[in-house]
Amino acid sequence: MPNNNNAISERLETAKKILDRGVVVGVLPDKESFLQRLASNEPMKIYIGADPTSTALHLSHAKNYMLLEEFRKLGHEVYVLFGNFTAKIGDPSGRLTARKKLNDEEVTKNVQGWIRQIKPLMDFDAQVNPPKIVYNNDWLSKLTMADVIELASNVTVQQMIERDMFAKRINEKQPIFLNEFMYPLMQGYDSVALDVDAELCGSDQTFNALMGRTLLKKLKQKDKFVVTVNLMENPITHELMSKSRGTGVFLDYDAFNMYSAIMAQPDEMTQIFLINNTRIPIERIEEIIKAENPRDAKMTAALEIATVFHGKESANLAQENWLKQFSKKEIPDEIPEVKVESGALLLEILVNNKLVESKSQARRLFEDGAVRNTVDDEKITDPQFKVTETIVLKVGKKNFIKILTK
RNA sequence: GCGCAGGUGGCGGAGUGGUCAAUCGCAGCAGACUGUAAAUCUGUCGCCCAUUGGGCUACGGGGGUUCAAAUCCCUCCCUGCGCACCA
Repeated sequence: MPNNNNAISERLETAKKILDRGVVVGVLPDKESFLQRLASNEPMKIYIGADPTSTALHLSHAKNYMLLEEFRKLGHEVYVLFGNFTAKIGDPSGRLTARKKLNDEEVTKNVQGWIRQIKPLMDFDAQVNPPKIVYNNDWLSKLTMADVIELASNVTVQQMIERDMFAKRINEKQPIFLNEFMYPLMQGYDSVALDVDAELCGSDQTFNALMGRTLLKKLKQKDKFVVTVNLMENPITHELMSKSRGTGVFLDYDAFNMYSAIMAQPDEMTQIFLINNTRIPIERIEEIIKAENPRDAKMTAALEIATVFHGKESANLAQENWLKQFSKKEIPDEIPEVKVESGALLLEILVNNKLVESKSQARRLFEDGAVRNTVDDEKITDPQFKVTETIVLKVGKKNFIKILTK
């Protein structure tokens, strides 16, 4: 087997590139032995878990699945775990107040949406070694009280309150509910149930992942690797993407909205996007950041990412439209149309077509000069404005509507 | 179980009988600026009707006092802290 050595060193090179790209920020217990395993021909079971607590995933989630796919392509067995059980308990990570509990229906709906959203990132239809989707409700819901107590006997309260978030809450005299205390244990048990070799997780999940490592060691005498990835936080404000705060780039956007959302991100995020959400070689990324002006670099990232999710054609079109609409301030090609009776109140049309949430808000937009008739390029500030002829309106930064009269 | 402190808008946090739809900060939205953003400046930021202006709902839930309550009283629920309990 003269080629064997070559093949191995090639795999080692690939594995190294993956781990050094900047997506991975830490490997426990140590990076070198993980690298060796990653490069070896012996497949590992690697998984990533996430609780489907919201409807939309964003780019920071996306990069996790992209990384998992790379591991899969190296021949490892990868699992995408949906925490449909743990979602109902509520992970205390990263929050000072207890998370509200979800019901089964909400969780199921979220899972379905998530699967759709990550489909473009992993080859679920692969003939050989496709990624597997698993649900932790399948094992966690079957545990008895006795099982849970037994599980709990592996950890002390002192170990538990060492956790950053718990310590903080105690300090700030915020409540910690017992169910939240149980959370790391439940999540840790996922590792045991799946009998994995490695877990991929965001760096905010390190404690939970290490809990799994502890349990796996005690119950199955197995040494699990914990691979932590960055959270794509803003390097200046340290903000994370968040649905509830309406900041971020979400995977359920269409090509144009995704492209625009990326362009709307602060410049300092561009490099982070390129590293995490594209597979442009790292040396090339450095060139792009250095050589191109910030807008163009961001456009490169936006185009590349939109392509991943929506294909080359749609992404290109999205870029064209973005240039027209935001750079040249032109009217986009395709805008929603509505037909109304001549003389209808514009204010009501806007509310009825969900361009604004309420009439009060619509009035505010009129006052702010945010409603513009693109035909004569005049602002419409009269809330009593009646539509008597066909007009094309721009409402706010990105909403357009064509109103036809009967 | 007892005692003390507290529960206000998406979040933080003022307000302790009328002038409170509720100071202020963050986030959001809009305008200006720009190479898209960011930063900055300005405005806005419960809902409904309206030209100024008016109405409705809201300060953990329920009840009461009062011409008038987020603010006072009663009661229930929830949280934190302390004490007691530790069989």
